[in-house]
Amino acid sequence: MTGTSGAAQGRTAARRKRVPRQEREQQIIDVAVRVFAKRGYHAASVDEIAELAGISKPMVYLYLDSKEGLFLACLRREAERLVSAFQEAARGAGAAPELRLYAGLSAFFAFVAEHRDSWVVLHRQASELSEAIATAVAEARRAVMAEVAGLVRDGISDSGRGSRLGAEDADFVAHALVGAADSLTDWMERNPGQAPEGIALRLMNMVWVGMRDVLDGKAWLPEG
Amino acid sequence: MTGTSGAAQGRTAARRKRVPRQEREQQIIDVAVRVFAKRGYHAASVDEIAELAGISKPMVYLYLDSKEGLFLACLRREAERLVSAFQEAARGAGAAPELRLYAGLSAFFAFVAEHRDSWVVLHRQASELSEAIATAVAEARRAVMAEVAGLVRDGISDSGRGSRLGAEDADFVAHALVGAADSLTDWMERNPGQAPEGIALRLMNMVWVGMRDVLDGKAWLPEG
DNA sequence: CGGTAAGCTTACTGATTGGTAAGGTTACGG
DNA sequence: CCGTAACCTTACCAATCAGTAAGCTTACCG
Repeated sequence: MTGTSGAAQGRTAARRKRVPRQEREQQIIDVAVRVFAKRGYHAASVDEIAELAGISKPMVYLYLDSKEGLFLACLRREAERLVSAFQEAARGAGAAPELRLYAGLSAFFAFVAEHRDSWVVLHRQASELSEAIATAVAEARRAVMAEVAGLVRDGISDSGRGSRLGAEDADFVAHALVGAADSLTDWMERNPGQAPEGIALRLMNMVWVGMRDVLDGKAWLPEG
Repeated sequence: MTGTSGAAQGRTAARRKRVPRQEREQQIIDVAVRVFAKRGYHAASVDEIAELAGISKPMVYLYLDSKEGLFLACLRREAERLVSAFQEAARGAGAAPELRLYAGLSAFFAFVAEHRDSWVVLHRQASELSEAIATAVAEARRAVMAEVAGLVRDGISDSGRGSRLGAEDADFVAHALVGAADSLTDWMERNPGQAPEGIALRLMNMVWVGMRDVLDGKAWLPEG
C-alpha cells in the first residue's frame, strides 16, 4: 500500500502487456531500424529505441547483448530480406539470365521503395563501425554481387558470344551494375512514381545492351 | 626559475617550431583526413588528430571551431580537389562529349587510386552526421552529377539521334554512371594494377555503347 | 494455491571526449 | 629593447550514453 508503489506500470496509459521474447525482439528490431535510419548509428541512443519500443533499456541489453548486437540484428534481418527478395524474384523468372537479372533488379527497386528505412540502414551505415558490423555489411553486398556476377556470366556464355569476357569482366560488370542500382535509388527518390520495373528496364537497356555489343566487337575507343 | 617551468615545450625532442596559421591549418587537415578515413568520424578523436599534427587540442578548436568544422574543412578541400580533377580532365579533352566523359572518368579513378583517404572521407561518411555535413557531401555529389549529366545530354544531342531521350533520361544515365564509378572503386581495390584509363574505358563501353544503341531503337525488352 | 521463471523496471556508474578557461612564450615591428 | 599580437600549452569541466546491479510482478504449471 505504499503510496506510489506499482506506479511504474500501473499509471501508464496502456498497462504494458507482457510479450514473449521472440515477439519482443522483433518489435525492438522494428523500432531500431527506424531510429538507426533516421539518426544514424552513433546518434541513435539505446534509450530512445527502448522507449519507442515501449520497454526499458535493460530489456534491450538482455535480448540483444549490446548496441552493436542490436544493430547487427537489424542488419542481418534486413539484409536477409533484401537478398531474398532479389533471389526469389530472379529464381521465379525462368531460366534466361537476362530475364532473371531483370526480375531481380525490379525486385530490388521495389524493395527499396517499400522499405526505405531498411535500405538506409543497409546502405550508408557501413564504415564508421566495428569490424563485425563492417563485415556483415560487406558480406551482404558480396552476396548480391556474386548473384549478379553469376547472372552476367551466364548471360555471356548463353549468348554464345564466346569467352572473350572472363570472370574478371563479369565481376566488373556486376560491380558497375550494383553500383548503378545503388545510386539509382537516389534518382528514384527524386523521381517518385516511377515503377520499379521501369527503372530496372532502363538499367538493363543501358548496361546489358552495351555489354552485348562489346561482346560482338563493337567496342568504343577514344578517338574512334 | 621555477624548477619545471617551460617544460611544456622545452623538453620535447624536437622543439616544436612555430608555424603560421594557414600552413598549420593545412597540416591539421592533412592529418584529419587520414584519421577520419581510418577511424570514421565518430571514432576519431580530436585529441588524436591534434597529437598527430604535433600540436595541442585547443589549436584545432581555435582554427577550425569544432570537430564538425574540422570535418567540414576536410570535406570541402577534398571534394574541391576531386571535382577539379574531373573537370580539368574533361575540359582538356577537346569538344566531343564522349571523350570528355572518358577523360573525366579516367581522372576520377586516378584520383581515387592516388588519394585513397580522401575518397574514403568523401564516400562513406555522409549520413550519420549533421545537416551541414550531409549537405556538403550531397552538394559535391550533385556537382559531379550535373557535370556528368551535361556530358550525357551533349552526347545525346551531338549524335543527332534526336531527342527521344530527354533531360530526365540524361539524369538517369548520370546517376547510373556515377553509381557505377563509385562501386568500381571497390573493384579497383580488389584488382590492383589496373590503369584508371582501362577502367574508364570498360565503363564507357558498357554504358555509352548501350545508351547509343537504345537511341538507335535497339531496345531490350523482357521476353524479347 | 504456491512457487518458479520469464518478463520487466528503477536507479545507478564509469568512461570517453567535445569543448573551454587561463595563462605561458616567442617573433617581430617600432 | 619593449610591447603586442600570434602562437601554443596545461588542466580542467560537463554532458552524454553504453552498460549493469538489484529487485519487483505477473503468468503459468503442478
